This record gives sequence, C-alpha cells and structure tokens, in this order.
Amino acid sequence: MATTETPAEPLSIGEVAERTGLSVHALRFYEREGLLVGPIQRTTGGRRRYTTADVDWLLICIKLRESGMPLAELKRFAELVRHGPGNEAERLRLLDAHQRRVEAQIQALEECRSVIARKVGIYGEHLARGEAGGLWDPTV
Amino acid sequence: MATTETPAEPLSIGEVAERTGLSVHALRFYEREGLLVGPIQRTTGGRRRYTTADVDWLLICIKLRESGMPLAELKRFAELVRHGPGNEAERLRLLDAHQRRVEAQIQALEECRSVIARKVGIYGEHLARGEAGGLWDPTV
DNA sequence: ACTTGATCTAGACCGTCCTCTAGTTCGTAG
DNA sequence: CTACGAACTAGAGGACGGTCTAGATCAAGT
Repeated sequence: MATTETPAEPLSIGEVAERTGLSVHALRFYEREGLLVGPIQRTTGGRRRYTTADVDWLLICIKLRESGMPLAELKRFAELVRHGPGNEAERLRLLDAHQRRVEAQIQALEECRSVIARKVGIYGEHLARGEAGGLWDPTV
Repeated sequence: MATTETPAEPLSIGEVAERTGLSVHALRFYEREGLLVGPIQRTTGGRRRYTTADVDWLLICIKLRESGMPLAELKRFAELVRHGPGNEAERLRLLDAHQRRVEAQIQALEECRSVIARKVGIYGEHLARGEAGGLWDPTV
C-alpha cells in the first residue's frame, strides 16, 4: 500500500519535499499547523525523520488540498484520525461532503470548458477565414 | 445571444450584482482593475449604467475566473478585446492556453475524486460492519 | 579543523482577490 | 422639504496559503 517502495528508511525533510512536491517550507508549515496525524520523529540532532506512513498521509493531504479542501478542514480531518477509532462516522461525513464539492467543481469546470471551447472555436474560425472580419461582437 | 432578456434598459450596479452573483464591491473592483472592456456609462449623477453587453462580458469573466484564470490574465484579455480587431491570434492563444489548463484541472480533480471515493468507500464499509474494527490504517 | 550544505525555529512578509469602512451624494417616495 | 436607501470614492483590511529571512546548528566530506 505504500506509495514509495522504500522499506523503512526514514526520510529527511528534503527527501520528502522531493517525493511529494511540497517545499520544505510547506512541510514545516503543515506540521506547525497541525495538519499531520502523528508527530514527526526527530533525530537526536532535532532533524525530522519521516516514515513512509507520514509520506502517505502527506500524499492524501495533497489530493485533498488540490481538490480545494481548506487547510482548516484538513486540520479537522487530521485531528479526527489522530484521535483514533470511534469517530469514523464524522470522518466519513467530512470526506463525503468534500467529495460532493469536488463533483460540483468538476461540473462547473466542464461548463467553463465548454464556454471557452466555444469562444476558441469562434476565434479559430475567424482567423482561418483571414482577418478581414472587422469588428465583431467581442462578447460572443 | 444576450443572456438577459431585457431589451435595452440599462441596469444599476445593484441589479447587475443580482444578475451576476458578483457583489457591488466586486463590480466596482473589477472596473477599477481594468477588467471590463468598455467604460461603463454613467448617469448625470455619476451612477453606473450597465448595458446587457456589459453584463454578458461579466458573465464571461465569471466563467474564466471560476475556472481559475487569474485577474491579471483576465485583464490582459480585456485589453486585447478593448483594442479592437487585429489581435485575434493573441486572444486565441490566451484562451487556448487557458482551456488546456482547465482540462488539466478537470483531470486532476477527477483523480482526486477517485482517491476520495476510495476512502469514502472504505469508511462506509467499516461503518456498515459495525465499529468493531479497532485501529485500522488511517492512511488507507 | 574546516567547509559546505541541509536543517532548525520563530516570525515577518507576500500575492491574490476581494470586502469593508467612512464619509458623501443621489434620487425617489411622502 | 425631508428622509431613506442605494450608489459614489479612495483606501484600509482581511482571509488564505504559503514563502522567505535571519541566525544558529547539524552532519558529512577532505
């Protein structure tokens, strides 16, 4: 299930940044904001050591963020997971609500796409016919 | 082609806000930022009078914004349209690039949706089986 | 030992996109 | 004439989601 094939070697923040696409800044920021489930382990020197489970959680976070879940809600979700079993119903509600939002978003985007595609088509035609068209309705 | 059936009665800012869903603040802001094509007409008293063409342009703006076009780019597009014919190729490039971004966005969202749907499914099953599952992998 | 580069913390800062405020004016109904 | 809501301007303010800085420390190579 692990997304990375690494066995159990803990990863440095830089490695995690590379694997996830998040900046090291963002990784620290997420941690400070309480967006992670467990506390990240540290070396004796104080450096973070991420497990693959940590990375997997981050990858989920990224998907949720990418699809527009606000940090506050992500934080809420992390809290629920952190507090262990017993609140699955609430987690489900949260995810389900988000899923609905994502679906609405996709619909909205598809509508936008078709509007844009229409305009692109019109401009394309206009150009293909040579630019002799003169002033034509800009709001088409 | 007009999106509103009103013949030629100009509209007040409040009416336009109602029709478009933008706030009056946002309407003034858009104007200040140069996001509109023509200057909005004014009454002798200085109040804005929107034509249906203005509203149509706003509706386009809304679609572009909704699909993530930044204001700066929208402004650029408005400038091109404002400066009349002769730059259709550039308008087309701009719209086309945006369309590609929208498509990429839709793809990304669909991926997110499937990830989320999987989790929703797992939580749903878990709950259906009764909450006796105990601690299970939170990163599933 | 020295250098180099990655990491650490706390907090300041930033871009984007509006929203809201303050104080004023317009214009329509009574 | 008065009053009231809607609109006006310029500019401050705010939410969001990070990014960046400063100055210090850690760890690995030579």
